[in-house]
Amino acid sequence: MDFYTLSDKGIEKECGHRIKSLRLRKNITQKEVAGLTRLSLNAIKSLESGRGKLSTLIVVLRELGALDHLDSFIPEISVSPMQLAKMQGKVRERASGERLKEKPENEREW
Amino acid sequence: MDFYTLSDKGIEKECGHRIKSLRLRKNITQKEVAGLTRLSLNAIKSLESGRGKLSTLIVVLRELGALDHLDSFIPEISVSPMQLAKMQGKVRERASGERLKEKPENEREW
DNA sequence: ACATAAAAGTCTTAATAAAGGCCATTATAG
DNA sequence: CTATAATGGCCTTTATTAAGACTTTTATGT
Repeated sequence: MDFYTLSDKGIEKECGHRIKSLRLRKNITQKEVAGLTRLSLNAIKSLESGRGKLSTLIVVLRELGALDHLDSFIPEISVSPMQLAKMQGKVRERASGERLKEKPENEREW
Repeated sequence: MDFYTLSDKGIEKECGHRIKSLRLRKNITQKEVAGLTRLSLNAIKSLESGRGKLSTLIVVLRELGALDHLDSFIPEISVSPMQLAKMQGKVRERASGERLKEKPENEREW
C-alpha cells in the first residue's frame, strides 16, 4: 500500500479504519474504549472516522496496546557520525534561512 | 525508545520533537512548511509543541516526505486462514458484546 | 427470523486547535 | 561581536473537536 497515492483525506480515513481494526481484533466496543480511556464515545467515533486530535490518537493507541506502531509512524531521525562531526557535535536548532545583504559595502547615492 | 514508559503528554512532546527534527533535516523553516502545506504558522508551531489535529500531522508528514512510515503505523490486520474459515470469509464489523438473556424460557409469575 | 446491542448520525454546549497578528528571545551567518 | 532571521509566547477571532444525549440503522447471537 503506497500512501503517497492517497489524498490527505484518504489517509485520514485509512488511519481510522486501522484503528477500528485494532479495536475489533481485541473485540471491544467503542463504548468500552471510551470508558477505558475516559474519552467520550463521540471522540472514539470521530477518531475511527479519520478525525480527531493527536492526543486522542495517542490515548487510544495506548489502550489498544499499539503505541509501538506510533513509534514507527513518526520516525526518530538518526544523525550520521559524519554529520555530527561536521557540526562539531552541535545539533541544529533552527533552519538556516536566507540572509539579506548585511549592508551594501560602499554605498553611495548620487 | 519505548513509548510505553512515557506519559501521554510525554509522547505528544516527543512526537513534536521528531517532526521538528524531520523538518530541520530538510533545513526548512516553520514558515516555509506553513506555506507549502497551506497551513498557518501557528498550526506548525502547535504541532511541533505536541498539540494539533491528526489531519495536520498527516499534511505535514507528507510535505516532509515521511509518509512511507505510515504503512508500519497501525499495520493492516492479517487474518489467519483458520480464523477466516471460522468466520466463513466474513470480516467482523462489530465487537461481539454481551447479550442479555433473550427471555426467560418458561416465564411464569405467581 | 428476530431481538438486541453495536455503531452511525445528529443535535447542543464546552473546550481546544487554526488563522492571523505582534512582540521577545536567541541561534547563527557574516 | 552583531545584525538578522527563526522561533517561541501571547492574544483575538473563527473553525473544529470533545462531551453528552438521543434516534436510527444494522450486524449478529440465539
